[in-house]
Amino acid sequence: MTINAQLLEKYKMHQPTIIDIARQLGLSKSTVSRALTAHPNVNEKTRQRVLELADKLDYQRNQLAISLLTNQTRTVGIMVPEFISFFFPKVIIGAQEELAKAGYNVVICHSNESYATEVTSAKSLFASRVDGLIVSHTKETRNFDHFRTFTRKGIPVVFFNRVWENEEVSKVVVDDYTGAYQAVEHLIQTGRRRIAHLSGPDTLPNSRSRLNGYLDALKHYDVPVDPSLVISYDLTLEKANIYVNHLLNLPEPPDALFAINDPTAIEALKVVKSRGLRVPDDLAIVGFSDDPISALIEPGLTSVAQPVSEIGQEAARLLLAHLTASADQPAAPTTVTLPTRLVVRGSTGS
Amino acid sequence: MTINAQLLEKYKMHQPTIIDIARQLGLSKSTVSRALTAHPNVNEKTRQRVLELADKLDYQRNQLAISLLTNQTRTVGIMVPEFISFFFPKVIIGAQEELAKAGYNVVICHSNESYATEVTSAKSLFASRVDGLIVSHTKETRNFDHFRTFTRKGIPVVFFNRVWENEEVSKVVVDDYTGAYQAVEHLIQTGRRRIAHLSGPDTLPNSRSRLNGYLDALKHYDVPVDPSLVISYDLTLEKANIYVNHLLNLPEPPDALFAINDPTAIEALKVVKSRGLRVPDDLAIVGFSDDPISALIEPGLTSVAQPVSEIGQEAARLLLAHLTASADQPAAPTTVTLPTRLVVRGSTGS
DNA sequence: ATCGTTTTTGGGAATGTTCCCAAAAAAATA
DNA sequence: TATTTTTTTGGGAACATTCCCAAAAACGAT
Repeated sequence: MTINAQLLEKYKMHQPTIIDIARQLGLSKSTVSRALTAHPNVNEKTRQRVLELADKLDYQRNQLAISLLTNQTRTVGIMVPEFISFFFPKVIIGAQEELAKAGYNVVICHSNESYATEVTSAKSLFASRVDGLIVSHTKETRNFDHFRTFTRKGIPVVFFNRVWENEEVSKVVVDDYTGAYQAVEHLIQTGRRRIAHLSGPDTLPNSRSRLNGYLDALKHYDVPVDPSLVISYDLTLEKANIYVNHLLNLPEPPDALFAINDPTAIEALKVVKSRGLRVPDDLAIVGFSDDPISALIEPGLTSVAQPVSEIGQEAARLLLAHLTASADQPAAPTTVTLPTRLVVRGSTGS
Repeated sequence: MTINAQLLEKYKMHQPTIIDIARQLGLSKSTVSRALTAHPNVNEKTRQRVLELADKLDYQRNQLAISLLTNQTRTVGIMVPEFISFFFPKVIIGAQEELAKAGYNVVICHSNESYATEVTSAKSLFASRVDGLIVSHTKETRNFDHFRTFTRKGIPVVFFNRVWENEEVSKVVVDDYTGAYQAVEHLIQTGRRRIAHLSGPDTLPNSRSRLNGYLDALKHYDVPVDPSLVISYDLTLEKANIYVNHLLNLPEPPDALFAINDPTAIEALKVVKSRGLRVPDDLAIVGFSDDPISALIEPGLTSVAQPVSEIGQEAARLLLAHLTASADQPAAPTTVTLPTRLVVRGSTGS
């Protein structure tokens, strides 16, 4: 906690400041500041002298001091539960490009699906005074107080993919319901009747929407719903493996599987193969997200594609709308829903 | 540039400070500060009063002010050229876990393989006064002045994967040479003689090391080197596709391919299949990195595995060593070399 | 030369926090 | 009770910057 050692250190490794420049040129810090910030009220000759010395001293402005004074960091935090699969990285890139155009920097936090980490990261981002937040929360998150800390202080928060419901925040989602509906419809139309669904935790809105799409498609085509074919699980591959095996061990096993996401679908594919069964003959499989890997495996995985980069771009745009809104004309909370698209490959028929 | 509007805004959305707390309790900011930082010299009863009010006002400390004063942000920047493939995300997670243990936050920047973006990000990270940097640079980077800005001011920089050579910085690399050697050795031992190599830009040290491993393995087993089989390219999939086709169109096409990385190898596999040829019968293929996808495709891709998380952990440890080193006992620049391991799958034989 | 205008510069406050040193209050001792 | 010791508190400086306002300098016109 004590900073004596650092103070000493600091003295040794002193970074040049505008005061150093001012002193060396016999100017005031105000003038140097003006010269460095392209302010009009400064003599051109003076500016050149300042710029020259700044360059010579390798002066680098201290953003901390500026942020403290102006109360804005021009930094946006992006929080995601993981970034091993292609989805979150691609969303982040989409958002970052949009934010960079507007002159914002991005700090990325990954909670690793841990609620505790998410809370810690949120507190840390708040302490360093990010101007806004883009979030997809963990599957454990039920309490959203750590995000309320932001909204209460007027710091905009935009959710995507996994969104905070019933609240005055903007969101970007995809049409999970229709995506799921079309996936199941496709399975029915290719002759499947016993369609299993590996669903996610029902705390996740998108998981519930996909489940509803699944149920409504069955209902619409008069396919009876067998509760033993609907399994809600924690999205880990270990559990996916166990439940797929469980389904195949049923006295009347399913002839098709609609998985909540592609990793789950791919795990299912591996299980089916390892049991000497064939895809799609013995089990047709559909995933969700259209991970690039889905096109590479054999057979190709039928999957519900979502416009990944656009999700990030939209989230960034919504955030920027809030960021540039003024107190007298605030931006209203908006929900953007992007379309999904079924991509048919070998896993549901030749 | 003008902040009038923001100043007004700020007044409206005033965040509670220790001065607010002090005023309301009739204390000085010093005492409140002590209460909040668990300083011993404060009356227990006073501390409770402060903590209570801080909680009630939803006080959140302003890290900017603290960082400005202490001249340390407890934040580390990590710069990577991309994070769509699994490699960089996994390195980042490894590093982040290690840094979090030591109480450091992480800011992630991805340069998108653009030198200009890398320079901008580096400047921005410097301006916000990160305490250290972990970097894998872009394939375009030849000028390292933007990193010298850090080292010159005594801010530690650790490179990994793509490293800055001949400089006084710490590095984490894998044994690319041996990895490549063993890959090619394996191809020779499984009966291949015309082994092509898709290499990366020779500005990248790891690319050169892999090329040397390839050449030495051929030399050791008296396999003649055919320069027309060695192609250095820019690591884009488009070019990979073109060059693989080019190789297969040769009058004497290769019977094996050692690719600089897994995405290249997978692209090659697609090309071979699309031409109605078979892997490994017509062309054996080896990749580098052991991307998880390599185990999922058909046939499985033989690849040189590297300890990905460990790379991140080691980089973090090296950085922490520099960070905790004092002026009187500085940490010496160190290069850590981690082992590689050949993982044999179907793409080089049954 | 004098006055009015414009351009350029300097001084000081403000941002939120921690640390040092001194002062005040409380507790312990004589 | 008076004195010493310990605990607790307050005041001010420092961090690097920008902005506002006033002062100074330069310029132009009479």
